[in-house]
Amino acid sequence: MKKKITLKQIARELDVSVSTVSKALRDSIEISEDTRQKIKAFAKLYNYKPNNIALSLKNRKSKTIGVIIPEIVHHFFTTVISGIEQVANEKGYHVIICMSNNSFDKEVINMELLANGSTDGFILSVAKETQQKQDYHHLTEVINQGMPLVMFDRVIEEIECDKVIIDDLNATKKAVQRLIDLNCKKIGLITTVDYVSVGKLRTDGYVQALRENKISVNPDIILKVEDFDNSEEEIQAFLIGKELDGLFAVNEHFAIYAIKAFLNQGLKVPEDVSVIGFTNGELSRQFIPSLTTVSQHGVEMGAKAATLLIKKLESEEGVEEPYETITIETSLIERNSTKR
Amino acid sequence: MKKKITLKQIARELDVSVSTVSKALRDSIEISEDTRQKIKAFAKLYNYKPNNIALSLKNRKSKTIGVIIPEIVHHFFTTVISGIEQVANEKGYHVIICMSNNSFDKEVINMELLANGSTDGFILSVAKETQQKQDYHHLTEVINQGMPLVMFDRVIEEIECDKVIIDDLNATKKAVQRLIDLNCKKIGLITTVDYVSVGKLRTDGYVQALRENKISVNPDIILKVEDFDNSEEEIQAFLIGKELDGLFAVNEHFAIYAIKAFLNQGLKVPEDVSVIGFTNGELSRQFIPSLTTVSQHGVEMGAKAATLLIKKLESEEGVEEPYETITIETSLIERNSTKR
DNA sequence: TTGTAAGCGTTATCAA
DNA sequence: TTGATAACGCTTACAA
Repeated sequence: MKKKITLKQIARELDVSVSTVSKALRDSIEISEDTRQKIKAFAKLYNYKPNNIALSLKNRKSKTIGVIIPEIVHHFFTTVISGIEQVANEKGYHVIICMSNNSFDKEVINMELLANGSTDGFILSVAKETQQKQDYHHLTEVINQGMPLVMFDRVIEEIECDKVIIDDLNATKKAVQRLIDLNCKKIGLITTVDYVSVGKLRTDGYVQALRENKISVNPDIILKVEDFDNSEEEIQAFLIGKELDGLFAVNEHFAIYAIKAFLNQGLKVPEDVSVIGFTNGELSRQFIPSLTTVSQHGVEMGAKAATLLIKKLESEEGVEEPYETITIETSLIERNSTKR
Repeated sequence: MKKKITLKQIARELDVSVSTVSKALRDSIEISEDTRQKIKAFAKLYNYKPNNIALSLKNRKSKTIGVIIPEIVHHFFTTVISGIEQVANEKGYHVIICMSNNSFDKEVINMELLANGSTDGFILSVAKETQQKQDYHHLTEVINQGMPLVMFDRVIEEIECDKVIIDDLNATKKAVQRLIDLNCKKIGLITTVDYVSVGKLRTDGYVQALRENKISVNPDIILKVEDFDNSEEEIQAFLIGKELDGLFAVNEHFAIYAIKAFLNQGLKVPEDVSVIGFTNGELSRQFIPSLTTVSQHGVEMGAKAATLLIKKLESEEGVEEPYETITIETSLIERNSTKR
């Protein structure tokens, strides 16, 4: 078991100074061809790799991006991460991922941990609990310290930073409009409680779509799910006797639960009732009937977020660039839960 | 924008030495109550947090576990990560996750990156490509440098390190036995190519189960999928005219694709053909019919892997503890793709 | 062409 | 009770 070798050890072995070794390995012209060769050969032999920690400390940057997401067990987030990774790796950055598990405390802890030198900037989608508590001190703190922060998907209006979002409101509006065009008369909504920013926006989109078509909004056919864990039963119970012919759900799980409930009631999807969901995950693709859904283009979102962050990281010190909010286009993927 | 404050700055402001500040903040009894109070108040005011990078360099450890997984877009891995996080956080470790995307090169790069100081040890499930190439130099190197490595799920026999696996062979055997007990006479298998270690083991389990029941193994009803991306079509084509009354698939996707193919052929599941899959993911739960499947208990696996790693990390220097291989119990979750 | 020394932020040892 | 110094591994300005 041979421990990692350091510059110092190489220097000692070859009887030169540490700086000579350092320079030689970085191909400095200061060093003679001879010594350079010798040192490089030796370093190669012993498989020398510079210590990242030391480099980070010296350069005061880690070339690392910290990503904090509410839950990894969610297809959308995994696609975003892919996008982040692609861009980051291309630009020589390293990505580390932490989960908040939708807990405020864990979000704070993770941020503080990473903020203390491990990371040059953050890409973050806030925890549900944080949106509920509306306590953003950890975010402002990080920003104040000069660490760039890019928020995506679940963003916080009041915080000034770069943001990558989708146009939740209009995406929903378009989806609901599609249901209306399909001749649905009684369109239900399954959404989340209002403090979840995207849930709220999607609810608004639903309402607007109806209004624009002079359809009155009936609160009886709107369900705001509080607790994801019991949502299946809740949705099942909610849908009894509602006689809907259309339904929009703010994520794919709610949509699938709804379809199941309809099927249980002996209804046919899409013949009797058309269903559109949100998030183009595995479930949407594989379920029978496959789910018509709003695709959020997670990879693109991640890529954009990483691009924004790296731009900030590499901008001249002091040159204050304005914050951007980028909206990613969504698309409606039509499958078999809606009529053609 | 106030940058992070350092010990040095506090020292300068309060006109004491850096070491006094350091000691005061760590509640050293060497420092008088008075100065200690003063320093602590000041530090609090300026929200001092020690720089992790500096600490890592000084202590030559990062209190960080590096996790490298083939693909995050896979429910099983996300559950493993949850397990790792739970144990790690409990013991004061930080988890950073990197993806190899099943690429050998990326696995190597990520490991080298993390190995250079960022991480004290690794938890890893090897990339498919690595298993294929059988090039393990990056793994042995890390081990030789004295960094503990725990492999899980897709492990490599030849590498000596702690391992956490499930008993793929017997889990499969039990599942296939269940099909046999259900009176299935012609049981097909959809598996991966043999270089994927778990695929091979599951294939072996299938073969053994048949043999033990004196059923001859018919290669015509065994499909070894090479390319995940086209697997749906491949499976569909394969299943034509096979007249199976039972099927075992080595993951939930293959199982679902198979069910779809059967349904397309006008067959009923489970009435005409019973299907059992592997991995208890969202798809298994939600699909209609819901899938009878082997649950791998990912959380438990992750927890165990983290426990093993931390044990190694915290064992006395030089005390060579033997490597362990821990087998996690699987369970067969019976749902609606098999008869009751 | 090579080496010395300072510094990144921290802690530990020893001296004052 | 406090402070100076060295060290972790590396880079770089400056000196030799």
